[in-house]
Amino acid sequence: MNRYDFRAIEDRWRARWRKMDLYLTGTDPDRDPFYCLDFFPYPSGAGLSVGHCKNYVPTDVISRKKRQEGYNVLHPMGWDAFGQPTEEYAIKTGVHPREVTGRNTRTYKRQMKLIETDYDWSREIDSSDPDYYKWTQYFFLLLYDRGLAYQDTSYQMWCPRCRIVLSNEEAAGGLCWRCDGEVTRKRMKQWFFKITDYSERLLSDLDDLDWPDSIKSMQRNWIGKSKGAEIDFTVHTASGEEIPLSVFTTRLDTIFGATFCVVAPEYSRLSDLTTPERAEEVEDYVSRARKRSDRDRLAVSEREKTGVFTGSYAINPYNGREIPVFVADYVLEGYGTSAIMAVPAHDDRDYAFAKKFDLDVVEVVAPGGEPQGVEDGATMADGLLINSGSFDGLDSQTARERMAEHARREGFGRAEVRYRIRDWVVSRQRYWGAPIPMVHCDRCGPVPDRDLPVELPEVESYQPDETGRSPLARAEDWVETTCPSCGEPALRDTNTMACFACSSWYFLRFASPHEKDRPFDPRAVEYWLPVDLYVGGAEHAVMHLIYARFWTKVMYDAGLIGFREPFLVLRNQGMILGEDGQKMSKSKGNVVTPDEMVERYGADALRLYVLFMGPFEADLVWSEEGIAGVYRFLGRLWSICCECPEDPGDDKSPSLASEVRHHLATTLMRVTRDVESFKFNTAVAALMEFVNFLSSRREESSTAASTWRGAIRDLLTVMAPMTPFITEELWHRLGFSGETVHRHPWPEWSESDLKRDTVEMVVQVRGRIRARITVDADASEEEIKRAALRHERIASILDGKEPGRVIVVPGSLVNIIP
RNA sequence: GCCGGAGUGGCGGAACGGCAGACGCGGUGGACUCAAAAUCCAUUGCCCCUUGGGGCGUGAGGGUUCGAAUCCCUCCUCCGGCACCA
Repeated sequence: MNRYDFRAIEDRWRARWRKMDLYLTGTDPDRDPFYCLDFFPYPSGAGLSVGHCKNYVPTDVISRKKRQEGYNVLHPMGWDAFGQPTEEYAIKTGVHPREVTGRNTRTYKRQMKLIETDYDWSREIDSSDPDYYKWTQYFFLLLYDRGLAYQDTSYQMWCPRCRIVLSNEEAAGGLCWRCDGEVTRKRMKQWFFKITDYSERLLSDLDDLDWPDSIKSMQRNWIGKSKGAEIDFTVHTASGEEIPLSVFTTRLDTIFGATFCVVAPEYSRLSDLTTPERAEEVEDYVSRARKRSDRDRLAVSEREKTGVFTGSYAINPYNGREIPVFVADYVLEGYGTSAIMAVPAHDDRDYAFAKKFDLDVVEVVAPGGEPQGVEDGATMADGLLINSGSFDGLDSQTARERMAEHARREGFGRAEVRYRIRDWVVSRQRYWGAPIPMVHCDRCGPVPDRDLPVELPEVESYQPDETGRSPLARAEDWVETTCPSCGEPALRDTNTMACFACSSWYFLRFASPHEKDRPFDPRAVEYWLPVDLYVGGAEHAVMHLIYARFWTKVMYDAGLIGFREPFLVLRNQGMILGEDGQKMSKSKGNVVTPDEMVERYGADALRLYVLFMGPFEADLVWSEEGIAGVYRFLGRLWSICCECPEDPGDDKSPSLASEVRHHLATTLMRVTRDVESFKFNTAVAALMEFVNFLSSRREESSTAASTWRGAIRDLLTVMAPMTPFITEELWHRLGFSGETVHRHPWPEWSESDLKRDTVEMVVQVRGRIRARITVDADASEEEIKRAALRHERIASILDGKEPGRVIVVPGSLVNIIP
């Protein structure tokens, strides 16, 4: 018997499989489709670490198993190739981003092949290829045509370090998603996608998705639906003008307690609200507020309330009371009306502001009818209304409804639903992205350029600048063009699209990646989509995953596709941490690469260890001793298979044969069930247990040779998706039929093999185990009970007394209560 | 603060309300070896009694149940996300 020589085995099969086109997407019309997709990777310069394997190996196992089960499987791979780091590298080294991208994708692909992922490389796509981004631009125009892309000048999230505008999603928490730097505000004209038109659908369609609860809940929070009312206050300015001041509130029941109003520093009519004698102070406050980073404005430690009186008073339409209007940065621009009524008795923030500026606090809601007083802070709970005129005595819920109805009748307000999600700023002041296909003409305004692709020009330097001007602006020959509408000289838009635009439709492209005249073949899309299984990291919860859902809904509305949700099932893999328990990073020097592990233990051991380490979704610490253990297991598998009896004659020992069949059936059942439910770690444990069992009976194998051989064949078949090389090698060494184990059908097992003739049962007295009995598997409860009571230890514990109660759980235990 | 998730041996982790700790790592003892590595065998939750047992054990405390790691309540800790959204 020779040793398990993984290098020779892996080299041999890698080459043979390539010639066999083993992983081509299935096209047999009689088979059902299964679309298994990994998140679109951004090919970074660092290459893959073993952490990436935690994403790619499980989908690889599922797709291989589905193929063995007879599905046509689509498991593609491509590159989300546009993006900043590539461009930064290009700026630093002068190498063209295209070349950097090529280098990085080659590394990724080589490493993916090293671990033998079963991608159909004939469908590889690259989002920075004009044949691809042509269609990204096409969808930009689709959104434009449907009124969902627009330009606006406003204060944008701006990352000074990356010198780029960020979407709200990319700047969550006031930090840039790429560099973790603090975000500031910059007033710029930008392109937006009107994702807010889809708020309600993005929210309600989540219900039917099989996604992790955490991701769904993050999206729900992000969309942030709240029901309330919009109420128009009236402001009398110093010049005697009347201007409206609309506020949004979810607590209309507290409006009789409003003692002041607050507008955001960015409030559009702030100057109209400000009296001349307060103007200087207000302007000063606004400019100071603007200089603070968002992070500062939001930071818990910085939440000391600041603000300035505008000099104006607003009239509360419910009680005619005149209350002062302040400007303060605790009211945010872009949500609701950017103006609030402040009820210090029933809102913490308003309370803090009122205390600081010595403003009135009027209590109007009494939880349980008991006024809580206003000395120790605000009372947020619902209750019965007091000091609220004709609404006194109503409970908060009813009051909100009645008061909204009252406002509607009187014409100064209405019930209103608001969402926190903002429109998606999609333009980027960068070179390495898909150009926005618009032309700006003095006469016609922005005009779509339908002559796609609008290709990236060659430029001297990719360096962005602090002004937010794109490097494309310097490519004058390219910028200066003619208006597609009137033919006069006009200028191209010099922004590119955020990379999340490219990844908002790539899953459609994979269905027909070489389609020339349209983004996809609708028949192919209808066959393959929506995606059956989507796997990637949780960090895209409110970025990619919300944008892709949005684009899908737009395409659905446009009649391009027949489904509303792109990804039916989503799973998030956990991270692999370095052996020091820290996140793997070059700077910490704790990165483990697949290359070194494949070199030392082989691709099969690496794959199997990644599956076995722990639960799929858990963060786990890498351990070289762990992979060594799995490698030893493969050695045991190798030796047990090499000893497999040659001649499949009759079984001489029916009892061993039956035992083997039982263990096999249990193993097949567990592996099948566990892989389906993403419990790869326990599936591997089941395989180990089976090999351990065979190993313990290896001396006798020839007495049940036929069954034994069959068991080895099935074992190799279900292990093949996890460890493709060793199983293939053993398959051929043992002379099993067919060109490759990987096309062998997934084995079935019989229910009768799962059952045993006799079962061991535990006998408890008052819940404590006191004895074990062996009974016929089909024994009646009465028989089991008799056997339990007959046991000498039980009899001695009972000491002749009659048991009070006996609980029998057939096949498991007997519990006796004396 | 709000939302989501998790607390089980020395470690990673298993356990349809029914034998807690599967499987693996690590440890210990042994075999093979001149020796070591590799491999194989045995053992390994803690405590007590020499055997056979007995007791205690799933973050803490209560509850439901014949029976709870699992269900319910209260609390603590940790991880992830959001956080002045009116």
